[in-house]
Amino acid sequence: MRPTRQRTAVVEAMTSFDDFRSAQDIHDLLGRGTTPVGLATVYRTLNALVEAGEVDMLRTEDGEAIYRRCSETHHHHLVCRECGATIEVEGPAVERWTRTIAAEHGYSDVAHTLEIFGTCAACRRA
Amino acid sequence: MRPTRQRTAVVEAMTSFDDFRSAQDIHDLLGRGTTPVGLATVYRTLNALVEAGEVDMLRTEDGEAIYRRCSETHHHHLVCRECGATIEVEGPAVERWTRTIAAEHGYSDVAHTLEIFGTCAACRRA
DNA sequence: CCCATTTTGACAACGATTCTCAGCAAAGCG
DNA sequence: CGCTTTGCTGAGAATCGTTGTCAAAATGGG
Ligand SMILES: [Zn+2]
Ligand SMILES: [Zn+2]
Ligand SMILES: [Zn+2]
Ligand SMILES: [Zn+2]
Repeated sequence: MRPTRQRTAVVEAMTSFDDFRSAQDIHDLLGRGTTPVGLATVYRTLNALVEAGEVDMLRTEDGEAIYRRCSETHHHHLVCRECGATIEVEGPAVERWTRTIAAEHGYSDVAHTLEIFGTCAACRRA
Repeated sequence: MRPTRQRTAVVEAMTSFDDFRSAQDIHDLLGRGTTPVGLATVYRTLNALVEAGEVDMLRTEDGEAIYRRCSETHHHHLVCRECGATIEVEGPAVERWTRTIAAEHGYSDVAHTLEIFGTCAACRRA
């Protein structure tokens, strides 16, 4: 994979915010900067980053994909439903539990999704 | 909400299978029966049922909404990504864990989503 | 440089979902 | 029953996120 101007721009954009954002948002963000990147390229690059484990993708309630640069170890998210503030969380017991459940029922090639939504302290006060 | 022929047909269709299916699938199923229902009405009815808590909706890895009539107690799903075969699972420890994590970080009004995806034994053989 | 290969991006295409709105059906009423 | 009012339906259009197309541009090795 070649280190192109566009890919660098997307990677840097991903480090410039701390919440989950849609591909369109990221495309807009780049458009206002010094290195505009085509929407198709934004999607391609994000998918590659997700594939490489450098970016996390999850889906909103209405099915839209949103992206965030995260640590590379497996984790889940505690997300404020008001402001999007995100905290990465780990749960070794949950990881074990999902594997056990799947194995018990003969399911292979197992993956799981787990997100916790709440209202953060700052938003509750507001 | 009026008990129309179409709504009854959708509700009955939901009791006739045990896996998660897309709105299109359910529309096709109804189309082969004695009471065809328009696709828009299928969507409207399913959304209402989800709202009423009578049907569970979740999203496949590529964002498509799939629906299933489930038990009324809180539970999660072990879903075959090939055929949709679904097993309801409960994890009291996970429920406790999510509450603890959220409380530790000062998040209130907590909800969570958790799904396990895999390939079931039947589909692995095929 | 030169060439083979990869990448880009404007645009078209796609698929799931929602919207539109004229026609239809279900209550309510006398 | 007729009549009215109101909610419901559905074919097709519109929407919207996402992916495919493909000629032009960029890249890197020789
Ligand atoms: Zn993450
Ligand atoms: Zn996990
Ligand atoms: Zn299966
Ligand atoms: Zn739960």
